[in-house]
Amino acid sequence: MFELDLRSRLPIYEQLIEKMKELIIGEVLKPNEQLPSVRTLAQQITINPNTIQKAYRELERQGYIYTVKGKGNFVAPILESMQQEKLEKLKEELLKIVSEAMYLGMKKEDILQIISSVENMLGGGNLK
Amino acid sequence: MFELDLRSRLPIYEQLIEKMKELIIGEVLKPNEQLPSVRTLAQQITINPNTIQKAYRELERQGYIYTVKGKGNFVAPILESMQQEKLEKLKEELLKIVSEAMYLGMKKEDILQIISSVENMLGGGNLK
Amino acid sequence: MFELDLRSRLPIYEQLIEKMKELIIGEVLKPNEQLPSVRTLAQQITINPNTIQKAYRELERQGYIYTVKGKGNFVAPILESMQQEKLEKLKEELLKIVSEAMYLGMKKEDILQIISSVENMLGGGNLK
Amino acid sequence: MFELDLRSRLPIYEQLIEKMKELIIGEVLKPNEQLPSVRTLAQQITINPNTIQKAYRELERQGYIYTVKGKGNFVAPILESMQQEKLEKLKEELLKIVSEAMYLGMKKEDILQIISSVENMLGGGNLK
DNA sequence: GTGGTCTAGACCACC
DNA sequence: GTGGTCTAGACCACG
Repeated sequence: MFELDLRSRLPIYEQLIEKMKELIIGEVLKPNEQLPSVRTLAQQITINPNTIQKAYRELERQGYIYTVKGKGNFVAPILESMQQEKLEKLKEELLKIVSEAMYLGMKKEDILQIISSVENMLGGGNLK
Repeated sequence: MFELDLRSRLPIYEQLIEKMKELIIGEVLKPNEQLPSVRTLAQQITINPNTIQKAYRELERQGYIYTVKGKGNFVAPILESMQQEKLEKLKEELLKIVSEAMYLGMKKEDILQIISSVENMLGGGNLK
Repeated sequence: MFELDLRSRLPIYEQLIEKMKELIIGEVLKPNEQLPSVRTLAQQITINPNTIQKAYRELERQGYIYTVKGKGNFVAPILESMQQEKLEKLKEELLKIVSEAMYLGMKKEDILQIISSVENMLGGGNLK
Repeated sequence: MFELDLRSRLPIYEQLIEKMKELIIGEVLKPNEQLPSVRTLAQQITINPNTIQKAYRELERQGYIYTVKGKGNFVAPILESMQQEKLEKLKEELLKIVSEAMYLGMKKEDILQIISSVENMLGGGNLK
C-alpha cells in the first residue's frame, strides 16, 4: 500500500505525507476513518515509529488528519475555515505553474485533460 | 538577475540550476552565449565559488551548457527533450495541485478563468 | 453545559477540571450545591467514568469540591485564595500575550479599546 | 541562561520555545543575530540535540527564527506579512483573557500596570 | 492499546 | 563546521 523509496532524496516522512494526502484527496481514506496506528504502520513498512510520527504530526498541522491522544489518528473532514485560506494559496500556485507551462508551450487542451482526469478520480466513479 | 533564497530548504546550487534552466529554455540566454565566469558570478551574488562550480558542472552533465577549457561556459543549443522533460514535470505538479484544489471545492470554472488570465498575459508579447 | 474538545492536546480530565473551576469561581455552581454523579455525567457527555472520577478527585484535592460518601459530590464554599490563584494565572498569561502583541507593534490604545469593550459587555448584567 | 525544569509537565522543547521567544521579544537576541548551534546548545544545557532541533524547527514555523542550512539559525526580523495575521489572533486571545479576568474582579488598573511593565521592557531602557 | 517525548548515536548534504 | 534525517529503544500520560 505504501511504496517508499528509501534511497530517494526526499525524506521518507515527506514521501509518507504525499502518499497519505493522495489517499485522503482520492477519498480512499474517508473522513473520520481511523488511520493505522503509529506502531502498526511502522511495523508494516518496516520503518521507525518516530518517522511515522513526524509525518502524522505534519499532516495534522496541515489539517488533513486529527489526533485523539490515546485513541489514534483520524482523517479530518474538510473544514470551511481552512478551506478558504488554502484555496487562495492554491490559486496562486496554479497561476504560477500554468503561466510557466503555457509559456513553454503547453496547450489549453492539455490542461483540460488534466482537469478531466481529476474529475474522474473524485467523481461518482471512485477508482478504488 | 539571479534571486536566490538563502533560507530556502532547496540547496542554493539547485536553485541556481533551476534558474539557469528556465533562462535557457525560455531563451533569455541564447544558444552559444557565454555564461558569466564562476568567479564573477560568485562575486555578483556573493556566494561561494564552489557552489557555482557545482551548479555549472551539473548543468553540463545534463546537457544544458558546455565548457571550453580556458574559455568559459556556454549555453548549449536547446534540445526538444529538455522542453519535454520540463513540461512533464509541470504536468505532474499541475495534477497534484488541481486534484487538491478540486477536492477542496474549487470549480472547473475557476481554473478556466485562471487559464484565460494567463492567455491574456502571454497573448501580447510572447518572446518565442 | 460541558463542551469538551476530544482532539485537544489537554487531557480531557484537565479540561473538565478547568470548566468546573470556572463554574464554581463564577458562582454558576453555588456553594454546597450537589454535582452530577460520576455515572450520570459520564453518560451525559459520553465519556469514560474513570475520567470523571479523576477530575472530581483532583478538584477535591484542590479544595473546590467535597465528597460525602454515599451521598455525592458538592461544591465547596469559595475561598478567596481560589480567586487569587486564578487571577495570578491570568495575570501571567496577560503579561505573555501583551508583551508579544506590543513587540509586534500593537499600540497601547488598541489594548485600552479591548478593555473598554469588555467593560461594556460586563457592565449591564454582571451576575456577581 | 536557559533554566529548564526536567520534571515539569511541559515538554522541555516547549520550555525552550518559551524561553527563546522571551529572549527574542525582549530583544536580548536581536534580529539576524545567530543563535547557538544545535549541538553547542545541546552540550551547554546537557540535553539531546534532537530536542533542540524540535524547538528550533517550531520556532522557525512560527516565524521567530530562520534557518540557513550549513550556516545556522538566526533571529528573524519582524515580517509585516506575518504581523497582521498574528496580531489578529493575539487580539482575540486578549479579548478572551481580559473578559475572564475582569469578570473575576481584576481591575482596569491592574491591566494598565501590566502594560506599563511591558513598555519598560521593550522601551529604550532595555533591562539587559 | 494509543500518541508524545526523549536519549544516544549514526549518516547525510551543504557551505 | 552547520542543520536534517533516521534508527533503536526507552518511559510517560491517557482512556
